[in-house]
Amino acid sequence: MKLYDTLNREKKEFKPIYGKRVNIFVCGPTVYDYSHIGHARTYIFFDTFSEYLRYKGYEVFYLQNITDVDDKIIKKANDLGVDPFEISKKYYNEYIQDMLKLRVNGVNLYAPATFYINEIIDQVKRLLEKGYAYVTNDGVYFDISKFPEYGKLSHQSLDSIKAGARVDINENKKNPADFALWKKRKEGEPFWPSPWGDGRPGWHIEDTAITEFHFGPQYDVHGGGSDLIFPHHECEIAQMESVSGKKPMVNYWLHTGLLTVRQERMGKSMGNVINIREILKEVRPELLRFFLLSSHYRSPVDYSPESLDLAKQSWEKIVISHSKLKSLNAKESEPVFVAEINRFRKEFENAMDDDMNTPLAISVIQSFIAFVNKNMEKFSNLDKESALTFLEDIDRIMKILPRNDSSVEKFIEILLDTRKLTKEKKLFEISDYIRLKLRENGIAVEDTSEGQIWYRI
RNA sequence: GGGUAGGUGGCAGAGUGGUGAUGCGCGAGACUGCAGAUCUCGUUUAUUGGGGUUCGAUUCCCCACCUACCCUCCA
Repeated sequence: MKLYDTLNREKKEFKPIYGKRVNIFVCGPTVYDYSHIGHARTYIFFDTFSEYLRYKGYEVFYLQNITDVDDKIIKKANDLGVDPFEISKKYYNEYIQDMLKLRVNGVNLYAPATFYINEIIDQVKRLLEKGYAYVTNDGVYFDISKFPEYGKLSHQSLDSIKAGARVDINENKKNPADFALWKKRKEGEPFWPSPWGDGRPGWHIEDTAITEFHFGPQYDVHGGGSDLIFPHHECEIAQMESVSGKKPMVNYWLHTGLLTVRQERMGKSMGNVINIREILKEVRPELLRFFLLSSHYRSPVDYSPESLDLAKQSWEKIVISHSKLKSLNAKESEPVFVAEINRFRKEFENAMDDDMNTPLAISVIQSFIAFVNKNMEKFSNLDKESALTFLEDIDRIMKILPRNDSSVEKFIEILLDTRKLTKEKKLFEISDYIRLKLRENGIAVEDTSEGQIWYRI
């Protein structure tokens, strides 16, 4: 398997540090508002990535931080006149709810920054001892002049970073590009005691403290949105590689392209933020996943209701075929298609192995679906089993097939039996009514030579 | 201004130094109580523009134009 590493700007053969064990860290959200479809894009990708590695037999530990103390949270809390922790707690919860609805469950551990204050203080202490940081009136800062490689991830020279730096209002800093490791307490802000007085962590330090605690100074994969490359990930490298003296901090930096809405950046100031919970009122999570995985993770995705609608046609085809396959009465005979099915599986794996080329993988799935539709009636029970297993393996990785809720399945079956009876008596008005009503509730019914089939859309 | 990733048919979206997937859409037919699905056949001179390298480039190089993101926690 090959993965594109942002640091080296090339696809590299994937080799974990510890055999089959893979340590993945992904930057989580700052929990000060509902999560939007841009978050969905990134986290659905990394969910799929971790599940694919598991499918390939790796033992994955996927760790994700939650920034639960931050300027934006504090500002919102102050505006509303509530405790900042009320804000972070609420939106942390909402975030988890959204992720569960999106079937993002590949994450092994969510790590809120405030659970790691001791580790953060300890790391800052070591940076100071080693001379990579200095204390000022308002906090502790990392001294980037001590880390000449600063800029290597975003491929910018230190000079160009300095030249591009905006006017710095903080005259305490030695260099405008120095960044805060610890911020001293201000009125109305949450704080923890530290050797430098009461205060709170800087933004970048939580990630390296958390990863050092769980993974040590070096690990396999670090992911996040490409907007985090600079300065966030750059600062993480400076902190971790300085404190440990070991390079590289991670072997594979993976960054997702950002999502745009009608070719425009999605943002509060644009007024075009689409929350995950809003969009899930309109579409099934599995369709959203299919749509987002139809673009390569490093490319930007452009969202519009129209493009989602187009994706729906392709997506339904897969759902329908899966449903037909499940209800197929296959013959007890020698399997004849197993080799061909395995060829599709191999092609799917090849696509995924090539830097998680999910759009190509999806095209393989589509070809496979055409193959199934064409040959299904000739399937033996072993052919059927083999095809179903393949689709279900895909679904474990991508989670693009709607899940059935067994509690209502029984009632759907009863309605379909009723419909069958009315059809036999040619009471088509009634049978069509049942079909229509089910459809209105997201259950599509079709009459096939095998009888009725149904699926969720 | 600096950095990064891109610009492929009506749409989405791969790949490749030697006339370019896959799917949607569209047209016709088969099937069908209807619907839907599926199958068969068909469908567009598609690779931003201009140079260069090459026997040959969509693929490599240069320039231009265009798009998105980042340039310090203020987006």
